[in-house]
Formats: sequence, structure tokens, C-alpha cells
Amino acid sequence: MSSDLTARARIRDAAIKLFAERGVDGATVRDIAQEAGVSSGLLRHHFGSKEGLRDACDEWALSELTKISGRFTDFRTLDGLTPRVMLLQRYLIRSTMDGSPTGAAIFDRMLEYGEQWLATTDLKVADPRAFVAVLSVMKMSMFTMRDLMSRALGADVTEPAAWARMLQASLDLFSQPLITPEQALQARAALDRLAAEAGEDAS
Amino acid sequence: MSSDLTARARIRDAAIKLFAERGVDGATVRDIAQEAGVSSGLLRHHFGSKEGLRDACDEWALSELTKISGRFTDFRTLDGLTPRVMLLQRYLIRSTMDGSPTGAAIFDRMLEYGEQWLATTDLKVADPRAFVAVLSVMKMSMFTMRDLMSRALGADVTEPAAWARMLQASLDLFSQPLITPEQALQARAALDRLAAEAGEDAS
DNA sequence: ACTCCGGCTACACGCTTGTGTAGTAGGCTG
DNA sequence: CAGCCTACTACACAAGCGTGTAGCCGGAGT
Repeated sequence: MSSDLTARARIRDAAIKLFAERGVDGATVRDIAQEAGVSSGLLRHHFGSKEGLRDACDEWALSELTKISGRFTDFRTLDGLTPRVMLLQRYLIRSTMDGSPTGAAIFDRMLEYGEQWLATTDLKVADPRAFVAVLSVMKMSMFTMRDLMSRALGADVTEPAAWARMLQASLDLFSQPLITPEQALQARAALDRLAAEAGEDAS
Repeated sequence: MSSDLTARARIRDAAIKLFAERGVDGATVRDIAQEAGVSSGLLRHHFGSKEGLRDACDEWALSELTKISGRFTDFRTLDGLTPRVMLLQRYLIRSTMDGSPTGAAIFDRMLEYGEQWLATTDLKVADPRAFVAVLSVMKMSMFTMRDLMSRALGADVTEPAAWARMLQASLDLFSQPLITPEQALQARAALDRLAAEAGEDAS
């Protein structure tokens, strides 16, 4: 299938796949080497270390995604949402959660884009920074919680069909208010009370 | 501070803290023992194995949370949202993501509660199951993505102040539609096109 | 007073991890 | 043809992991 690629490329692909599946710590050098059909020593030869491999994967995934769509962080660009692209996104998010500096930088850029987008809307937002952060994190969660989502839907959300079902649901979710203004006010008041208590405790 | 507790209880607390922080695989038996101020052998003596310890933590966290509020999965019950409760929730969610059967069962119950709640509203939802699943996963993401959230806000969201800021933002987010019906329709159409393509490929 | 048992520690074992090293095959370049 | 650099493998190493075992200690039961 992809055995006509360079060994180096095969290692990279295998690493992205396994890192995305099991996390950076969960995927071992030997597993990646076996998945790529090479010895574990070759991995070290090409990438220096596991950390080096992760960096290379970060860089490559980022460049591939930006090559496809200039602002890949905006998930409204649904065209070209191939399984391959989904995998790359899933990898980058996972790598970010596992402490990748590249990922952190990407997250910062997501926030930046998000704040720009927010400025174009007429949404009433008290704390834009927090708003965009929460929104970003929630969008990412559909990637990170793959197992739970699959369990809930009874289908692997890596497959386009279940994936589409999930995105449809997210559209339902974002196109209408889930709580009434009164409920929001109530909750807000409760939060303020909580914050006041915390303040007292601290003093 | 909590050194007047049983050694067994101290181990449990230390495990919950470290599991929540670093994940089940990331926290080692020796680290937990040291955090609790005991030998690693005692851990085995009381809980049999690391897996046994995790099970005990799951069970305890669940019972503590249900003791506080019958339906703790509903995060609208803000009263009594102490740092302790936040930690327990964070632990359970993390444990769930790391493959805990107890956690999976809890997630199922969350979905059940969610669908009941959804029935009481007049929201237009095409796929209730997927809707509730996405919503649940998104709520959980505020716990799981602690590091990224803290980075975005410039403050530790484990602290009540930043935590409240985050929840306020989530209220903003859920109390108004983020995309217009037209945008939703457009996106929906794009998704259908995508699904159709995928169907063709499969045939 | 003796025993016994549960809480508790110290230490060792086997395994897996990432990494380091030595060496081989093969296609360039002189 | 000789030299050599690069891709690549096989094997060894130290460290850290979860787990297993042997034994110490003090208080309760008889």
C-alpha cells in the first residue's frame, strides 16, 4: 500500500499513526519500527531520538495541513476532509496534549484565529479570550475523545460515516442556544457566589 | 495536612492526585507511594496491583461524588464545586480516557441523563444520541485539556478563579447560537456531499 | 506470657523502555 | 578497481517499570 515510500517516510507515517492512536508515550520505538517494517535502529539513524521523531512528525503534519488549507485550524472548511487529513489533525492534537511545543504554538494560533473570527460576529462575549479557548478545546475534544465517541455512537468515528454523524450533531449544538438567558443568569450568579467564597478563603 | 489519615487513605488520595495529573500510565507506583509517604510494597499489600488501586480509586471517587450530588454528571449543579470535587471529577474523567471500565459505565450514565435532559427541552435535534455524546465530550474537555486551558488563560484553571472564568465562558457559549441557520445548512450540505462520496468509495 | 496476624519495609526479579555501538550491503565517485 | 559514504541491521546497555518475596514490628486474643 505505502511500501513504495522511502523508509524514512514510512517511519514517519507509522509514527503519526501510532502516536495518534496511543499517545507519544504509549507508542514505543520498537512498535513504530515494526509498523514501518524496519529495524528500530534505523529510526534512531534518521531522527536521532524519539523526541526528534516527534518533532519531525509535528513539523511534517503541520506543513501538510497548511498545504491543504491555509487555515486548517478552522474546521468549517469541510472540503477535503479526507481520512488522511483527519489522521493528521488527530495526531497534531494528540501530540499537543502530550506536551509538544509545536502543538502549543499551533494552539496559540488557533486562539488568534478564533479571536479574529469572534470579532467578525455579533456575539455577546464578556471574556473573548476564555470564550475562544473553551470553544477551541471543545472542538478538539471530538478528536481526543475518539474512543468514548465511538463507544457512544456504536461505530468507529475514524470512519467517515460516524464522523459525519458527529459533525452533524455539533452543528445542531452550535446553531441553537442550549440554555435560556434566565438559566445562564442563574448559573452566572452561582458562579459569582463561588468566586466570592474563594476570595474570602484566600484572604 | 492530611497525614492524620490512614495510610491506605493517603495512598488512595495520592493516587487520585497523580493519576489525574499524569494519567494512569504516567503515574508510577513508586511516585504514588512517595507522595503518600509509604513504601511501594504497602501499595501492593493494600490494593493488590496498580490495576486494583485504580479500581479502588474509581469506586471511591464515584461514591464520593454521588454522595455529594445525586447526579454529579450534571455540571449545572455548581453548589459545592470545591477544589476537592473538581479533582475527583478530573480524576474520573482521566481514568475513563485511560480505559477504565468504571469510567466507561459512568460515561454511559452521562449519556442516559443527557438524553433525559434533552427530552425536557424543546431543542431541535436530528440525532439525540450523537448530540448528547458530543455535548458530554465537550463538557469533559474542560477537564481533560487543563494544560491548554491554563496556557490560554495565563492562569492555572485548577484554581477556582480561573476555573470560574472558564465556566463563565462556557455559559456564554451555550446560551447563544454560534452559527446562523444558513451557515448550519451550508455545512450540513457539505457534510452530506462528503458522506455521499464516502459511500461511493465503499461500493 | 505466648502467639498470631495485619500493617509495613527492604530488596530482588524479569520485562520493557530509549539509547548506544559495531558491523554489513550497495551504489556512487575518484 | 579502490574508497567511501549512506542506508540499514543486530545486539548490548542502563534505567525504570510492575510485581514478587522475605521479614520486621506492635497490638489484640487466648
